[in-house]
Amino acid sequence: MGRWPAGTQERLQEAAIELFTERGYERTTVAEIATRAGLTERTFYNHFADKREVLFPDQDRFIAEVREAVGTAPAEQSPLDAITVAFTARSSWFDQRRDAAQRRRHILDAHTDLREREWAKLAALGEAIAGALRTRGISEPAATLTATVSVATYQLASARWLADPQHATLGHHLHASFEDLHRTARTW
Amino acid sequence: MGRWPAGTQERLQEAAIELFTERGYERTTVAEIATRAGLTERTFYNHFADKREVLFPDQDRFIAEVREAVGTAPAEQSPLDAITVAFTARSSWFDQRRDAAQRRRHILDAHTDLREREWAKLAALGEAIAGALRTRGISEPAATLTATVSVATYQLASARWLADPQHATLGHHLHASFEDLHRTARTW
DNA sequence: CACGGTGATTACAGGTTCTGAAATCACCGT
DNA sequence: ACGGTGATTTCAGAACCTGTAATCACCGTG
Repeated sequence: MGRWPAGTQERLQEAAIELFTERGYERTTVAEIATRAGLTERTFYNHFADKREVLFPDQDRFIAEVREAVGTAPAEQSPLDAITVAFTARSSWFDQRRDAAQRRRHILDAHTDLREREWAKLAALGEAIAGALRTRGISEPAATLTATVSVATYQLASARWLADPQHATLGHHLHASFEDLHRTARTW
Repeated sequence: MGRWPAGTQERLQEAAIELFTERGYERTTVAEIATRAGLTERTFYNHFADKREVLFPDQDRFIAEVREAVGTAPAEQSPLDAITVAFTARSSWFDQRRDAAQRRRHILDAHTDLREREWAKLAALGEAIAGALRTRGISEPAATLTATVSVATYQLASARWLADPQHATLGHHLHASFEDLHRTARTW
């Protein structure tokens, strides 16, 4: 037990999501978020690099995990299979947070600023995967192309997962989307 | 002849590139850019939505042209070929501005903010191409996947073009990169 | 030629984001 | 008891960006 209540970052994140949902992203100031979390504006910036970052709390860890998983996948696995497995292995984490993901997506979709940040995170994910593929002996440009198309497929699966009225698992949609990729790539 | 000297946007762009090169992007204020162009800060914002946008002057036009070209390509052309042609047809415009592109790239590479904006523009390009493909009867998810992989290939070609000590044309690198894409896709 | 409309630019005020530096102060180990 | 630790706070300020109203040379029209 420290001097202050625990879970500062989480409280800031929850306060931010609440306020963004109530008033919208632009009509919410960082000071308001901090106050609702019982903190000051400056403390917000001690925990998040900028206002947008509060909506991308676990992205960097996710990217690092995927990089690790792809880099250490069995040698006999094809690059695309290794990536598919890496994503699928982390899909239940998302399944357990579907509602939060929905709310987050609605906020993101409404603001170009935020989608810009999302694209930056996805680009970082692609770069991480490309690096992992290179350690597996895949050379350029195959590494980058494979990584980029994998991220696009991941996005596709994610969109289908959130849009699915049947609430099928992300793993299911990942499988279906990578199948679609294989099918589509044959036409190229 | 209007009341004011012509080419306001161009002057702002040139002033911005100069100052970013001299002092760096972060150490240059919008007010300084405007002053060097003989204008005020407020006028800068009448021409550009924000500070970053001054480095992406022709992107929106380029995206619109590519969308148009892909949408009206001969029906017998494959999607990927139509896109390749659309890019190649605009490559000489870039060849004539290689030096400016080099300087711009150096500035972009040094700042995450700016690469974020670049990714946003590339995402918009991908979305435009996907839309054009859908008007050609390509259905999802093939349209989005094809568009995304095309943009990735375009980026690859662009990077090779700027890095090439031989100064081969962008068209040459586009051809080579799309060849690489075909080769790589066969392994998926 | 007078005159009012046009439209790019400017002046001004102000909110918000983000940063640096120094101070606070309950907790913790010694 | 006591000093170190480190998350938080306070404070000051630069820079970004926006809304609003004013300016005023140019231009077409009567």
